[in-house]
Amino acid sequence: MSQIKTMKELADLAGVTTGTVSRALSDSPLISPKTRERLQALAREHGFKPNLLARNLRTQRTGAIGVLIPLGHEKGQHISDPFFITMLGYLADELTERGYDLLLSRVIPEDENWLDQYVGSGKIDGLIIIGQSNQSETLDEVAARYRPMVVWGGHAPGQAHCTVGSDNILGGEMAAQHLIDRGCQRIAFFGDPQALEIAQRLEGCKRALARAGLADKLTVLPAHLVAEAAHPDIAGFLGSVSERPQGIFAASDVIAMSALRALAEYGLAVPGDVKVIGYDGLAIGEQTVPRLTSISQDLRLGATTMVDLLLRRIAGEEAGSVVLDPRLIVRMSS
Amino acid sequence: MSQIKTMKELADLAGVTTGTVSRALSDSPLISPKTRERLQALAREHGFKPNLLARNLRTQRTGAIGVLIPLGHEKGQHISDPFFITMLGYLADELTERGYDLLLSRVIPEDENWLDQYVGSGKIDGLIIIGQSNQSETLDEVAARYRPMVVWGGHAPGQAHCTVGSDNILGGEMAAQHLIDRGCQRIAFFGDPQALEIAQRLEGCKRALARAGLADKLTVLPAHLVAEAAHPDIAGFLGSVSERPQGIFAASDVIAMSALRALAEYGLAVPGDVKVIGYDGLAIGEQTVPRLTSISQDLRLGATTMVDLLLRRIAGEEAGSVVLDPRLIVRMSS
DNA sequence: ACAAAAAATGCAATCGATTGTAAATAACGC
DNA sequence: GCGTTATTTACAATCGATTGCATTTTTTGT
Repeated sequence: MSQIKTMKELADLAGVTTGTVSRALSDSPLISPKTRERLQALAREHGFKPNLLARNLRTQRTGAIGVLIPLGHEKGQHISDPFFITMLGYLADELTERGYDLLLSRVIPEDENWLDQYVGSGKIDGLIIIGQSNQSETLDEVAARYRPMVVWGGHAPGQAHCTVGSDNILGGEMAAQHLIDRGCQRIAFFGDPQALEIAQRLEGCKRALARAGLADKLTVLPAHLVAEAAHPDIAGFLGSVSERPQGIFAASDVIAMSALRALAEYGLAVPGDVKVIGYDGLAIGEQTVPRLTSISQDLRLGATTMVDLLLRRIAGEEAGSVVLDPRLIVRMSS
Repeated sequence: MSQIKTMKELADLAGVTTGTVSRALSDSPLISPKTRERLQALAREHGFKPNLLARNLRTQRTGAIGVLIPLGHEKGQHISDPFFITMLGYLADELTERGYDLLLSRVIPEDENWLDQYVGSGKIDGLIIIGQSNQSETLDEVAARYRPMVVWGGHAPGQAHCTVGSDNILGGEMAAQHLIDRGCQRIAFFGDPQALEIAQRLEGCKRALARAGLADKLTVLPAHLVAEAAHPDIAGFLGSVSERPQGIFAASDVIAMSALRALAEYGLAVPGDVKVIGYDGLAIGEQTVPRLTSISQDLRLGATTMVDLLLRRIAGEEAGSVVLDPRLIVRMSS
């Protein structure tokens, strides 16, 4: 049984033309049931799979979605960051379910047009970008001429690119309120507000504190996003601070995990001495000791929404940004 | 400045043919430096990017490597599993550095030829498969006719497909020996030996115990690989066992994390009451409380090696399986 | 200044499919 | 049995680039 590689070979074998084969395999009504059966059986028998490149070239759609992770402002951040990979997993699930492949690239936005390498390369039908990093202007610029693009991240007024993300202000407010409800007065915020999303979480935090009359009890530590880098930040903070915070609001679960570890090293009990709340609601929060209270972003819904919007945009429809509801997940650390 | 989409348009604009443009853009020596400069400048000015699909169709190489995660025997396992995503991150790093894209698909091997969908689709130059799951025969069968394929997993005699993985028997031996060195006598092994890799780790574990005359002190709990499923397994075990083990050898770090959590819930101190060692050496082991001792597989090297072998196979060279050395990482849990 | 060699460019086939249209075959009524 | 519709199938253009070969242009030697 020779390996049939091209449609031409199959066509010759069956004594028809490639056109007939093509239609037969795609269940076209223009082909008689008899020959359709025959050709499909023949194709199966010889293990023939049409070349997708050629098909895509002809049909002008690739069936693949590009997923980019720009590693801009935070050096050392890996694709293997728990947040990225969680999101990536959901996106992969969602896209493969809808028949799309996922073309993954990690980019370090060095030269101006790092995005143009993907846009209009013909390899992808659309682009999902996880995190704005510090590239908001570039994204806005590209969004003006390339429609099928959706970005995970914060939504700000006047922003040109389509985003999906949670309501970070509300989420920040909920986190801080939860700590207040648990009796915390002195609260520390761990996270670098350079990033839009984190700035919004801090903003919400401040609002809750102000409402409770605790505005002056807040300390902000601009900790790194990467676990390895965050730990020394936090350990240094805990070692040097005069009045220990009663509650810690970490701007991400990864930072929160570093905080848990640092607290354990200082012999501080969680939630006894210090209460900790994270942000993201990642699955690893279930595996920490103690299990981590967090503001969940429902990344699965986020991924679904991004894919939805993207496909709508690919289809030519208009589709604007979506802001998702954050949700408080109370576990054992608060 | 109209958007130039095809080489033809550029060629017309410049008053040459597409052939000339093609050569000019690919720095062919057949083109005069003058026109090369001119055409390249023109291309840059109009933001022209050649359609990669067409190029790939012609050159018969795609510049993309498929990465498959077969989710066979373990239902509910996600791409977001820490092991997968760690490996995926390294692979992405390695492949993008070598100029390849990464086409990710999660597959549930249902029908016989789940692999054929990718093999010879023309979309990828090669295939990396993370984990054999329970599909060893299928992999062997495909390996016989499709060369550019490398699998992460265990290597067994007579195996037809090319694998990269650590020496699981040795690793298992090291883990058990470490527990013995730490004074453990009653040892529990958490992991389901249905999977080849895990069976090998158990085998090594048994050897070490036999050498120490502790062969009868081993308990095997076939815990699930997925964290959520592993936890009840382990909690049930700890609750029901008559003589508590002094050492736990978890067949993966994910299982080990579930064990740490279950132990904490039972009020057992680690490493005071029970010592725990994992397998994989994942980064999250740094973030557990206490930090997790583990057998490291050096997944970065594994990814590099897989990519190496794969590219050699794509180039038509022969390249056999590679077995990597496991390494003991002593942290705080043992 | 002219023939021969060298360099640069144009021409056209090719990769492997899809699809509109033309041609061939089958079915049908009277 | 013959003309007329319906069905099927074949033909050929097309997607956008690459590349061997033919052709034109330039350079070189004498």
